[in-house]
Amino acid sequence: MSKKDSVSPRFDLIELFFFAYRDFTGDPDVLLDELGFGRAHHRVLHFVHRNPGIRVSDLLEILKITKQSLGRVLKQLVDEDFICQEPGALDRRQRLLYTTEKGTDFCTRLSKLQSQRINKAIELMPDGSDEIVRQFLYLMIDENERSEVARLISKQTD
Amino acid sequence: MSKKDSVSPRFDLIELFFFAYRDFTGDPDVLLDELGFGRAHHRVLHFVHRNPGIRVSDLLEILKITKQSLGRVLKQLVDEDFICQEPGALDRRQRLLYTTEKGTDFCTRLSKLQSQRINKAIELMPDGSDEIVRQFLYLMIDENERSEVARLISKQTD
DNA sequence: CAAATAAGTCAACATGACTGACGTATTTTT
DNA sequence: AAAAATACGTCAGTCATGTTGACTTATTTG
Repeated sequence: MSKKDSVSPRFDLIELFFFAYRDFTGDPDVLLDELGFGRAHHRVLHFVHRNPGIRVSDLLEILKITKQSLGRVLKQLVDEDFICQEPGALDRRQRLLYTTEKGTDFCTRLSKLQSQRINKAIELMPDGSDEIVRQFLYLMIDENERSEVARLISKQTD
Repeated sequence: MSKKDSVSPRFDLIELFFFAYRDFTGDPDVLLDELGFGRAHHRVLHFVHRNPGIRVSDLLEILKITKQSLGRVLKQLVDEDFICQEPGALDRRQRLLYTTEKGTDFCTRLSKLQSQRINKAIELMPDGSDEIVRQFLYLMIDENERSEVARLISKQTD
């Protein structure tokens, strides 16, 4: 009982997670670079694409960054016509965010790269693996945020 | 055949991966903050801990950062006695890196947090899930780097 | 002895986070 | 109708972590 603060160390999964995530995000980086964008732009573009008409404050909530951090990249995305803003119909203080056609196309190219990597991995694995993987990633999320994330990802696949 | 550049979009896994990785790295951040360290310090400490006596150039290769980036955080870790350097016995140009007791202890605390999160997830899943997850993460790594990563992670678990 | 290698260091810069304060338009509450 | 709250934007300054390129020092190798 005295020495039983032991936790099986999971060095293998810790390190695999690190390398996997690095390469997973590395794919889009190449395309983003060409436009002078970074990962911050990717995240904003992605979540606006997936949540058309999202409010700025909800986007901040999802990304868990500050208004200032978002402001910079959002401004660039708007200036370069990847994202457009429209005043809310009900509440005109809001600037609802949408991807433009240019933004949608670019976002699709990025998602395709990442989906390809995922699909190639899943194809090499036993049937039903994708459900296991989905479950694992879901359980790795903070318990009190899971339902919120579940709500977010259960969107039409376009 | 003309429209067959279609790739099943994996928005669910893309987003789950994003949120899972964020929370996975969020655990250590709290402890790191208390010491004025960041994720860069964590990575260096981790890989030195897991590869005692590693050469600086090999560490650069693993982390894929520049000498200058490494230099800054490594200097802090050495100054604050988390890592020590010893000249190589065969080649005295080398400064082989080891964690001190202080460094080892701290690193263990961090790994424990991450292992706990992983274990809690795996426990809720069907038997054999950890092998599926391991396989998935492995296949998400760039093909030409997999063997190198495999070599890295196949270390004694202490 | 010359060349290559391992490591450290300097200066300068970019990105993307942060804080805190303040402005403006609009809606809600009193 | 005035006051308070809200949604959003913006300014100024800071920090962490990454980059490049050039240069030094110690040591090993050809």
